[in-house]
Amino acid sequence: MKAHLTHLFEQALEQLKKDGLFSADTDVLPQINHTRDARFGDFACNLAMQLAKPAKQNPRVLAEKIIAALPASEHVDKVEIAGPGFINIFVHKASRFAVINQILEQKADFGRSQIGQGQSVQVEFISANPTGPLHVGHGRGAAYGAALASLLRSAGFQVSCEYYVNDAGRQMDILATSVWLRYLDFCGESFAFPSNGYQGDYVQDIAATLHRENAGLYHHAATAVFADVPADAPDGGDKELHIDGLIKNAQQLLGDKGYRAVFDLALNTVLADIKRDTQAFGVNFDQWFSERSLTESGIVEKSVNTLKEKGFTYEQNGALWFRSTEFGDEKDRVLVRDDGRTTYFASDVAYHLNKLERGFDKLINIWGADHHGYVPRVRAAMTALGAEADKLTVLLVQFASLWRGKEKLQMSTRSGEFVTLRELRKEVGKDAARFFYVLRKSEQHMDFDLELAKSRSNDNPVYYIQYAHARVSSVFRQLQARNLVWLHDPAALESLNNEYEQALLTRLSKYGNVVETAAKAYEPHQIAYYLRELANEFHTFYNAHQFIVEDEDVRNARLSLIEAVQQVLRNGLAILGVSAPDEM
RNA sequence: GCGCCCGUAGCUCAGUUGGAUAGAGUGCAGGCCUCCGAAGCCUGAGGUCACAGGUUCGAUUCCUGUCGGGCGCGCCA
Repeated sequence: MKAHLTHLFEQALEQLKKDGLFSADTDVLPQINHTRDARFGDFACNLAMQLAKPAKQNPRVLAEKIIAALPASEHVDKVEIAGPGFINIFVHKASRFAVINQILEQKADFGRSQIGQGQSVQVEFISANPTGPLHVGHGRGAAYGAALASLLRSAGFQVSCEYYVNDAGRQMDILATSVWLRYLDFCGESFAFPSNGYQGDYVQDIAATLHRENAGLYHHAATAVFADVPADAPDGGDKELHIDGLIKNAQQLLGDKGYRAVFDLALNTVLADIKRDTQAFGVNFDQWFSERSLTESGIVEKSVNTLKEKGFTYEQNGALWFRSTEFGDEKDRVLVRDDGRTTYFASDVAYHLNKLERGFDKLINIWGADHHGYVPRVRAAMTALGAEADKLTVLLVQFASLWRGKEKLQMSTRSGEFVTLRELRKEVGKDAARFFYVLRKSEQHMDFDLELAKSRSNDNPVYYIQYAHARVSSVFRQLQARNLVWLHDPAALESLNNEYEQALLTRLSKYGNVVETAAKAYEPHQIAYYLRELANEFHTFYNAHQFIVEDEDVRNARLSLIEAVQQVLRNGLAILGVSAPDEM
């Protein structure tokens, strides 16, 4: 409908240009918008106001000329000039009902759009280090990424979801060493656990498994383990040097094979847990991409060499640097450390190159806001390597600060002080958690109060929307109990006249547009707000009128309407990853 | 110090490439079940859109500055 109206105004505009009202190169395009108040009709066009200046005429006078030039249309009932020069369009009654037929025919496909034109998009999100279970801080990225992916699918993109597994690097070494030390505990060794080690219970669990399956295989005396290790922080030493010393000793005492066995057990256990967790959260990945595989296949080395050959690197203090400042970054970055190991950044350069080689038209990375300084250097490297950096979009998700009532909680995987995503899910449920996370726009800071989410979960807006869905199902159960049947009769829709029915028709007709604007802006929260409004209008209608009435035409028409409402609620909730129950 | 994000009702937040009288939830005050589910509906009070300039027919929206909050500025990941 919107496209149809836009076309009408384009024709009117062409006509006025021919009439010489203003020059032919005026590059104003007609904009048709849904009105927010029924008094202003169904759609409004502000063309007259936009043209007022180039045409040097009063917008209201101009509006009359535009209307005069407007071709006739079977869908348009009347047009009016209002306010400073808005042209309000009232759609013909029969055209307003058409949306119900569309919804009932297209069902789950209603609202799908083709703006994506089948382009392939990769969405990479969460990608938390596999050094511990996912916590509530990761939940926001998880819910946002998953909702964005299905939103883009609805908009006609081919979407692939990926989790980048940081299974190489120092953090993983710290985890492996932490597990091994707990294992030595089980072997009867006694020592102070490093302050910088991973302290969570899950580390103990992995160590217990290691001990159960390999009783004494990795046992070494504490004196050997702590030999030549610098003092820990509480004893006046440095916690980083302390843990690095322990890692080094672990690698030497266990040997390559033994160390790798401990390392892999820790990695695989944590990763398996993360996979179970995301799945239970309704978040599914097409690909789990290993950072280690990049190093092992030599792709990282290749990327670094390419940068070197192209002359974008230099050596300083024994390290190899990338001249990212030449590409807009604020300082140059290290690719290879003075000890010969490549940096995380080097892996990431290779990773993004690899993504493009896999043929995606568009790459979307969802990162925590703390990584924003990282964006320019990745783009810099892609540009330097001749890759199309503009295919990459980085969406930053602001932190959710976690509160328990008035107390702000710290979220540190290292200290073991965190609330896991699993705990949250068990407390408030998957649906409420998914909805709550995605209700805020991603770049907005967010306070997540556990007390509120847990103790008053019934007040969560998700139930309000699900309740509307369940109520429709309930009406149809009631219909059956009274031995009546619903027949969708397009002709009967004529009887939908009252303000409640008209409001719902208007709302339903906006759905496709909401999906498109939400997808273009990467803002799934727009769907959530739309659904709340739709549910609100449905509840209001429900309280004001009976659906199962004597008059057969009215009954069938109202049932067709609420069936359509339920379908749209279901489609929208599906995008957000929230279930649509038939009873609650 | 520099960079990014944010500042809208008591609280938590929407506000569609700038548009008509700035909206929800929650909290507060009151009303609605003999009637398809009251996890619902209706009414009311509640605002200097942080502040000051600028751009224009028109600014919560765009630009500049000030104030306030968050984050980043590693040979960590």
